[in-house]
Amino acid sequence: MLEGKKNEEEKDIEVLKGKKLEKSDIIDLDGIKKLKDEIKKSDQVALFANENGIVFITDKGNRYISLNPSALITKEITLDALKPLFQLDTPYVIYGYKKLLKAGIDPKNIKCDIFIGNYLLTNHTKEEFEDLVLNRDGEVLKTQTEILKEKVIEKMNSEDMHDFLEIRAKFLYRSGDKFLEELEKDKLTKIYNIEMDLVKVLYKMENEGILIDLDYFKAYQKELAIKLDEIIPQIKAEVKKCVEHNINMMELTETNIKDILLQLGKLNYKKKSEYTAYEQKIEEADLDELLNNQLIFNIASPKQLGIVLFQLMKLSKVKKESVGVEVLEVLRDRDGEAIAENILEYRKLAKLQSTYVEALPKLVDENSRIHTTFNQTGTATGRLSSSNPNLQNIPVRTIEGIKIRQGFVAKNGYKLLAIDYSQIELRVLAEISKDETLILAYEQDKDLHDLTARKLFSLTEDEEVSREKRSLAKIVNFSIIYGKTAFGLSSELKISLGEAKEYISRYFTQYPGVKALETKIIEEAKCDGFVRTLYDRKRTIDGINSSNKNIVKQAERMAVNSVIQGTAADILKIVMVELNKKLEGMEDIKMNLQVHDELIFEVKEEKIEEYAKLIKDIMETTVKLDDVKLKANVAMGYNWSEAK
DNA sequence: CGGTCACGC
DNA sequence: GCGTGACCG
Repeated sequence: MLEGKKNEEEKDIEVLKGKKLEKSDIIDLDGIKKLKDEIKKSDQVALFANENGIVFITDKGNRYISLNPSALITKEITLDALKPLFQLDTPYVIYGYKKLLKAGIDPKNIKCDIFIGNYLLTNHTKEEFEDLVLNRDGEVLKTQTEILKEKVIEKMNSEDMHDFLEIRAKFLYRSGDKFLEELEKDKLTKIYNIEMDLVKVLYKMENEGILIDLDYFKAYQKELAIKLDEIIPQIKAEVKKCVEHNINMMELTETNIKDILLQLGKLNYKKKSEYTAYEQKIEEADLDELLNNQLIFNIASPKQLGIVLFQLMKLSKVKKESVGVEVLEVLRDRDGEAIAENILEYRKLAKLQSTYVEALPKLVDENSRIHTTFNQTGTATGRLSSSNPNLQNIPVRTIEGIKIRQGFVAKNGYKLLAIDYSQIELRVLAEISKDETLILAYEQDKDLHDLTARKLFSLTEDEEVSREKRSLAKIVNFSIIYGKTAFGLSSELKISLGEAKEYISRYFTQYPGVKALETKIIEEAKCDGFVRTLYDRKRTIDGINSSNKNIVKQAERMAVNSVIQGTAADILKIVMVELNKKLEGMEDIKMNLQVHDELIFEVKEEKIEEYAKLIKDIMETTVKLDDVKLKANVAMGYNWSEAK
């Protein structure tokens, strides 16, 4: 067996020594020494790596190291043996620093990360490396899957992999300086440096992960399953009751019902044989059988649900056969349909069940910790996004949802510390609009939703603001940040378009600076085709000069929203980098999560008050705005729901 | 694989 | 406004 393996290795080395790879035959420690020397003597080195191999391009030539265990990395050549290559002062041009860190590669001197640089220059969020090269140099690169498709049976060999990596490294080698120049010319160097500092912070957070209580999730899963099991028969019973009523009222016949059930069957049964059997069953069934046993439909299917509600039950349609929340709420509130409430409840529980309670426990490591991935180039505005799992959309509003947060816990002897910014986007709005009323309100530490309510309803200082008025004002405040239309506001508040327009125009009269800012941002976007945040992050705004009025309106909202949302995102990134510096090396505190305006830490219990104070202070003072103070709220507890 | 729905900020 | 993900067809 040993013999066989050795032969295999030798064979691979032979391949690497072949003509094509002459310059790339790093196969032993000596070769690494040689490469180290070449790097030292070079002005720059381009590095492109994936799980299969690494290509280095220096001024002296190209070098390939296979990471395929069966090929080249032997007892002699491990990733550790390569470490000295990354401790040199020679500047590295790379693509995706965080991925390299995950692979254990951490070049001391990074000249340019094209992954980050390209994101800042283009705002492209879904662009693959191949597209980037095509857009830049017009060069067409085959993706790995494309290559694998061509090589039907034989997998990609070392030679293919070498070519694959080398062509990419070559692009990096020739592009590093160009990217740096372009970033500089586009005033993006500052934000680029922030992003680059952030990479390591994100890597550490991902690596640290967050602990979940598996037993708790198991128990909650059972609880949800029981609740779902109770709701489904209820929904079915309501359908049955209604259908019986419709029959009595001569609005439905047995034939009608059969037709509708067959329609559902078509959606339920994909296999022809199954459907034919079902068809047969329906034809033969009597009314009793139909109502008791054949009333089968998928509540989770909007299409099927629409058929059941509007054809079988003959509920009055709200918006065609649509069954979204708004529609169900109307059916519940206007028509008093009990089934609507049950469907809403079903949806909520099913969502929690599938998206969180079932999914999260599957993703734990051996320490019951979950490691999300923070995508740094995933949004057009500069925010982070989180995936696998997305920990930025863990429920918080409903009682049932909060139970998910209870499952996120701190390890023994530790507590979770959550600090969030108070209305950071509205404060950003105040800062960049210089609206005097807004600035004054924050100077006096007023409740802004309360203030907006007073403005919208012309209340005096000593009049109480009702809960309803405050919550309406809150929605109006948000709709301003989002650049929402009067139409959107009217449907959210369930008021007339005229009323919504009235609120918006009142808002702008009361906060004239905000109106002026919106006008200014839109003008800039129209003129330049892009907008910038306070820290000069760019967002290109497509469609702002379109001939389609709706597209223009949408682009205008994007423009306004990007400046505010993007500036808030910048602030969080700056603060995270600063926090990382201050907390470096401290073993009793770790930053775990960022949820847009909130940071979550795991802190040793006895030190939590001390750290809370420190972090709150850093969050409030690291970024100094000219006219508005930033405010952060501290919360702590043994689980994430207490830390709120 | 695009549309709908629902969760977050 | 900005995301991710489950589910359907």
